Amino acid sequence: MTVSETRLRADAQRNRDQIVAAAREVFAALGPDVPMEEIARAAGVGVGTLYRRFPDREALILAVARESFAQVLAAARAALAEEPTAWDALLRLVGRTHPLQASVQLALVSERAREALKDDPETGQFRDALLVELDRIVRAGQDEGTVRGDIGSGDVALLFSLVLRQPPVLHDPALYAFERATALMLDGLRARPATPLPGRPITGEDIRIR
Amino acid sequence: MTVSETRLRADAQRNRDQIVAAAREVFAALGPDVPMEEIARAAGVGVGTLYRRFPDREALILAVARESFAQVLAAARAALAEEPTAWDALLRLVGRTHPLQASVQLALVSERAREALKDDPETGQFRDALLVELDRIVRAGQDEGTVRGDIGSGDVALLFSLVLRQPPVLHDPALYAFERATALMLDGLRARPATPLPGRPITGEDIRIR
Amino acid sequence: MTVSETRLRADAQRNRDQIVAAAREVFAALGPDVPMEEIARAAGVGVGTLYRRFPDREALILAVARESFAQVLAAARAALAEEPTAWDALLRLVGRTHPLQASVQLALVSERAREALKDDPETGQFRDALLVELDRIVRAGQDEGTVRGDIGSGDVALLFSLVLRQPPVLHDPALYAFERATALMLDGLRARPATPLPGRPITGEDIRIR
Amino acid sequence: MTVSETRLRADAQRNRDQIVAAAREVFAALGPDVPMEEIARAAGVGVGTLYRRFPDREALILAVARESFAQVLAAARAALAEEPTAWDALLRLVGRTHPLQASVQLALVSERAREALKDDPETGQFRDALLVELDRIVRAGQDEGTVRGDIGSGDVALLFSLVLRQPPVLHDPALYAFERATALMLDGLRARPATPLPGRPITGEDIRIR
DNA sequence: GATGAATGAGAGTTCATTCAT
DNA sequence: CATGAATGAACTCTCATTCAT
Repeated sequence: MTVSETRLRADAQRNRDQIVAAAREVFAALGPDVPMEEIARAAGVGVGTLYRRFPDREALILAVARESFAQVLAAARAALAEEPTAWDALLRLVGRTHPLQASVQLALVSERAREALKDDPETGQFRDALLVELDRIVRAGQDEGTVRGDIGSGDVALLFSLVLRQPPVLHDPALYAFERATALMLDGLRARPATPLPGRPITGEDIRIR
Repeated sequence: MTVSETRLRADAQRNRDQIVAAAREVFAALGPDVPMEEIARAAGVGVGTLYRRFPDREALILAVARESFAQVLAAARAALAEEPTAWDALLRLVGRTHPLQASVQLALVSERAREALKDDPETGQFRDALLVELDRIVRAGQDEGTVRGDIGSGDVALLFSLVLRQPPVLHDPALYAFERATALMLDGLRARPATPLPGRPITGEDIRIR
Repeated sequence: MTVSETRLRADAQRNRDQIVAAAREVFAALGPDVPMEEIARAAGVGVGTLYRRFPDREALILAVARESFAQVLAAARAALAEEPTAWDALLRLVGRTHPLQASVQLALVSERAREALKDDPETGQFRDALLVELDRIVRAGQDEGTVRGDIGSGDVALLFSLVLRQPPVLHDPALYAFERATALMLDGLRARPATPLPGRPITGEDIRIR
Repeated sequence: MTVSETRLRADAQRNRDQIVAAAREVFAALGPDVPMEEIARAAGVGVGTLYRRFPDREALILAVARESFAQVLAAARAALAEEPTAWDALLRLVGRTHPLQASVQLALVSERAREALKDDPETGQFRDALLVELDRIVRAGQDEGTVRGDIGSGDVALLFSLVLRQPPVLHDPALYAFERATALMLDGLRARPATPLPGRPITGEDIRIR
C-alpha cells in the first residue's frame, strides 16, 4: 500500500518501467535537468504519458533514486552474506559501481534532487537500511582487524559518496583511473598505523539528511 | 598584457573584480547554470554591465577558472618552497581548500564548463604549470619516503578532484567530515605496505584534457 | 509530402494556418522584424505555439513566402490561360496585388529575409516557375504586338518588384494612386515608339538569385 | 535662427558633420535601426558625443533627411535652370540618384523614420519646396508637349518614390537594370497616345503627409 | 566637452506542465 | 489511456539612453 497504490494494467506497468529505465540513463548521461521531452522520447512514449505516471520531475527523480537505492541495498546484503570477510564485502560493494553511482549522483549532484529526496520517506527507509548494512560491514571489518578502528560507517559513506560521483575528465580505461582511486581510498581505510583523524568516528546517524 | 587590451578605468576595473568574485561564490553555491541576473545582483551591478565585460556565460566561467587556477598554482609553489617536507607541502595544499575547490568544481562539474575550459589556452597553461608543481611534490615525497612509490601526480590530482567537489549533504563542522575524508585519502597515499594498485602510475601528462 | 512529415492534427493544422496568415499580414504591415509575440497575438496563439511550428523567424518567413509565391504562380497560370490576350493577362496579374505584393516584399525588403529565401529550394522552384510563366506572357505580348520588343521578363519582374513594395505614405483610395502608378508603368512597357533602352533585355535567367 | 542655434566651436562642428556623414552611410548600408554605437564608431566618436549632438535616434534621422532633401532641392533647381527642356530636367533629376535615393529611403522605408519626418517643420519645408520645383518641371513638360497631360507632380513623385527605394536583388551593373527600369517609367510618363488613367492627376498637395 | 561604463527594459527562445483530441 | 499541442514563465542577450570620470 505504501509502495503500489493499485495494480497497474500490464501495458501501463510496462510503460512505467520503460520510463524509469529511460530516465535513469538519461539522467546519468545528461544530468537531472534534461528536458522532460527527452526522457519521454528515450522511453518511447509521449510527454503526456510520462506526466500521467509522474506528476513532476521530482517524482521521477524519486522513482529512479528509490530503485537505485533498493538495488544497492540488496547488493550490500548479498555482499555481507556471501563474502568470506567484511573487507571483501566492502571491496565488492564498492566495485559494484553502477547502481550505487547512479543513486549517489542523483542524491547529491543537484540541489533540486537533494530537496526531493530529503522529504521522501521511502527513500529515507532505503537509506537507513543501507546505512545499517554498512555499519555492520564496518564493525565486522573492525572486529576482524581489517578496518581501522577510528572510523564509522558515516566516514565510509562520505568517502564513497565522493569517489562515486560522476567520474571526471578521463575516460581512458587503460589507466584504471577509477579503480586506482578507489583502491587508494580503501587503503586509507585499512587498519594500520596511520595518521590520527580529527574528531570522532562519523556514524550513519550523523549523516542522516536533516 | 596578454589578457587585457587597455587598462580599464578604475571604476570599471572595480566592477569587473566584483563580478568575478561574485560569480565565483555564486557558481560555487548554485552551480554553473545560475541565472546571470543572480550573479549580477550578487556583484551589485546590472546584467548589462556583466555582459559588457563578459560576452557570455562561458567567458565568465573562464575568468573565474583562470583566477582560481592562478591562486592554486601560487599556493602550490609557496607550499613547496616553504614547507620542510614534501608531505607537509601536500597537506598544506589540500588544506587550502577554497580556491582549489572552486577551480576543481568549475573544471569538472559541468559539461558546459568543461567545454569552455578545454579550449582556453590560458587556463591550459595554469593547469599544466600546476601539474608540474604537483609532480615535483609527489616525486619529492617519494624521495623522502613519505609518498608511496606506485602513484603519479595524476593519481593525486584525480583523487583530490574527487574530494574537492562540492561537499555534500553535511555541514555540521563539529564532525570534521571534510577533514576526516581528506585525511583518509592522504593515508591512502602514504608509503607503507599497501594494496597493490592496478595499472601504472598516472602522470600529469595522462590527465591533460584531450 | 515533400514538406510535411506527418499529417498534423486538425486543430494544429488550423493553428498553423492562422499563424501563417497572421504572419503575412503583420509582416506586410510592420515589416519582417516585428516581435514574434505580435505575430502570435495576431494569430491568437501563444509564442510557444508559434515556435513549436516554426523554429525561428526565418522558418516563418519561408512559410509565408512559399505560400505567396504559390498563389502568384497559380494566378499567373490562370491569367495566361483565361485572358484573351497576353496584355490582358499582364494587366490581370498586376492587378491581383495582394499575394504578389506580400511575396515581393518578403523577398526583397529585408536583408534577413533575402538570405533565408536564397537557400530554400522550394521557394526557388516557385520563383523559377513564376519566371517561366512571366516569360511566356512577355513573349506572347511581343508576338501579339502589345509589349515592346526590347525588354525581357526580367525587366518586367524588376519593374513590378519596385511598384509592388510597401505602398508609401498615401492611402487615400480616392486618389487611385497605386492604380495610376501601375498604369503608368504598364504604359512604359507598351509597344510604341519609345526611348531606346540601355543594355539588352533582362531575362528571367538574369535575375535568378545567385 | 531656425537652423543653427548657436555657432558651434570648430571641432564640435567637425564632429557633428562627421556624425551626420557616418549616419547617412550607415543608415544606407544597414538600415535605420543600426545600433547607435555602430554609427558612433563609424564617425570616430564615442556614443556620448553622438548623444550630446542628437538627443535621440529620431533627431539623427532628421538631420540626415534634411541634408538629403536640401541637396535634392538644389539639384532640382539647378536642373530646371540649366537644362534646355523640362524633359531633360526630369531626366537629369532622376539620374542624380544618390542623395535623392537616400532621402526617399529614410523618408519611406521605416515606420519610425516616417513618424519622425512627419512632424518636422524643416523637413516639411524642403519637401514642399521640392514639390513646387517638381510641379514646375511637370507643367513645363506638359507645355512643351513632352509630358502627358493627365498627370500631376504627385504622380511623378510617387512613381519615383517607388523606383528609388533600395534597389533589390541585383547588382550586376552590366545589366543596367536600374537605368532600364527608370527609362521604362519615364516612357510611361511621355506624352503619347496612352492608356487612360483612373482618377485625376495627383498634385503635390495631395501627397503632403497628413 | 568627450568618453565609454552602467543601467534596465525588451526581444528571442526554451521547456515544464496542462489539456484538447 | 495515450498523445502531442498549447501555454506562459523564465532565461539569455542586446541596445538605447544616462551619467560618472
